[in-house]
Amino acid sequence: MEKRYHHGDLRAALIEVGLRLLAERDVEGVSLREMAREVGVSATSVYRHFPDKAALMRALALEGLDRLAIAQRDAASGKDGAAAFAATGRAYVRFALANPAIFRLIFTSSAQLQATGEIEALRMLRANAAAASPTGVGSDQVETGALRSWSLVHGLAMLMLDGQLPAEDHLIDTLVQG
Amino acid sequence: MEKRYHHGDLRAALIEVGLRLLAERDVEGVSLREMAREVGVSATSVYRHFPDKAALMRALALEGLDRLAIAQRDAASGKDGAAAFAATGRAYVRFALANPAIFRLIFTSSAQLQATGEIEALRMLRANAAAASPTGVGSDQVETGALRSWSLVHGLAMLMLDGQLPAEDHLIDTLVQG
DNA sequence: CCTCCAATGTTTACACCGTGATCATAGGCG
DNA sequence: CGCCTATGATCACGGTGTAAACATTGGAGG
Repeated sequence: MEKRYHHGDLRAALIEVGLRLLAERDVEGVSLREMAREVGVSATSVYRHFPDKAALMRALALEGLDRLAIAQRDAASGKDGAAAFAATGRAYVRFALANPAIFRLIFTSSAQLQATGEIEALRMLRANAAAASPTGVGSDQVETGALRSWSLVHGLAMLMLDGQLPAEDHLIDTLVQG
Repeated sequence: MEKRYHHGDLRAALIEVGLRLLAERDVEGVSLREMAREVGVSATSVYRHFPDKAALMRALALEGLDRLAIAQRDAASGKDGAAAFAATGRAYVRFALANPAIFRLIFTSSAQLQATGEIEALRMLRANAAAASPTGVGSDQVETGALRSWSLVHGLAMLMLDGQLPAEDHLIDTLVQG
C-alpha cells in the first residue's frame, strides 16, 4: 500500500539513515547505494537531491555539527566562567568518543562546510574561553587561549579516537583544565 | 629490455610510489590498482607482498611515521630543555602541513600500528616534555603535561589540515608555548 | 475539473575498484 | 642440470559512483 512512486521527503530520509549507518560503521564503510537501498529507493534517485556522494556526506556532517553544538550548549547550561568553559571542552571530547565516525566526518569535510557558514561549535568554545579568562588581559591573549584550548580538546579527541590515548573520563578531566 | 618478469623488489617499489601518490592526492584517491599500474605490474601481484590493501596502507603509514620521527629529531638536535620541546612540537605541526595525506593516514591506521610497536614520535614528545618541565614536580604531573602538549600539537595540526585554522607559522609559534 | 509539465523516481550502462582462483615464469638450491 | 617455490599475469565476480534515457506523478493554470 504505502508503495508510492514518490517518497515524500527523500532528502531527510537519506540523512537519517546516513546518520544511523555512521553510528555503527566507519565512514568509508557506508556507500551511497546502501543508503538508497536502506531507504528503499534506487541509487540514482539520490542525485535528485545531492549533486554527488560528497554533497550527501557534507549534509551528514552539517547535521552532526548541529548535534555537537547542542551537546556543548547543554553541557554549559547553568554554568558560567571557567566551569562553563571546561564543560564545553569535556562535552566536545565525549561527543567525539560517542560518535567517532560522525566526528571524523565533520572535520574532514569541513573545508567545504566552512563556506556554508561559521562553525557554531567553534563560536561556543571561543565565547566560553573569553568568559573563562581572567579579567584584564588583552583580547588577543583571550583569542590565543581559546585557540589553544580548542586545539587541546580537538587533539585529545582525535588521539583517543585513534587509540593513541585511552578513552577514559578521568584522563579527559585531568587534561581539560583539570 | 629491462622487462623482466620478476620485478626485483616490488614491495619497496609499491611503498615508494604509494608515498609519491599520497604526496599529491588524498588517501581515498589512491587505489591499489593505480599503485600497481604505476609500478608497471598487475594489480593482483600486490597480494604476494601484502595480504590486502589495508596492509599496504599500513606499511605506508609506518614509513610516514619514521619520517615524522626523523623530522622531530632533526628539529630538536642541538637544543635541549624547553627549547627542544617547543622545536619538536613545531616540527610535528609542520610535518602535518607538509604531508597532509600521510599524516592523516598515520593517525587513522594507527590502532593497528600500535601493535607493531611503540610509536617513536610519541616517545620523543614525552621525553622532551619531561626535559622541559620545571624540576621538582611529580612525575605524574610531567606525564600530564606531556599528554597535554601532545594533544595541543596534534589538535593544532588537525585543525590546520582541515582548514579550521589558518596554516600560518606565526600562529604555530604563538600557540606552541610561544 | 481537466491537462500538462516540472519534480522526482527507475532502468540501464559504464568504468573503476578490491580481491579470489587459476595459470605462467624464472631464479636459486639440490 | 633439473625442479620447486617465490613471484608474477589473467580472468572473473560482485560492489561502487555516476551519466543517460525513460517513467510516474502531484499540483498549477486554463
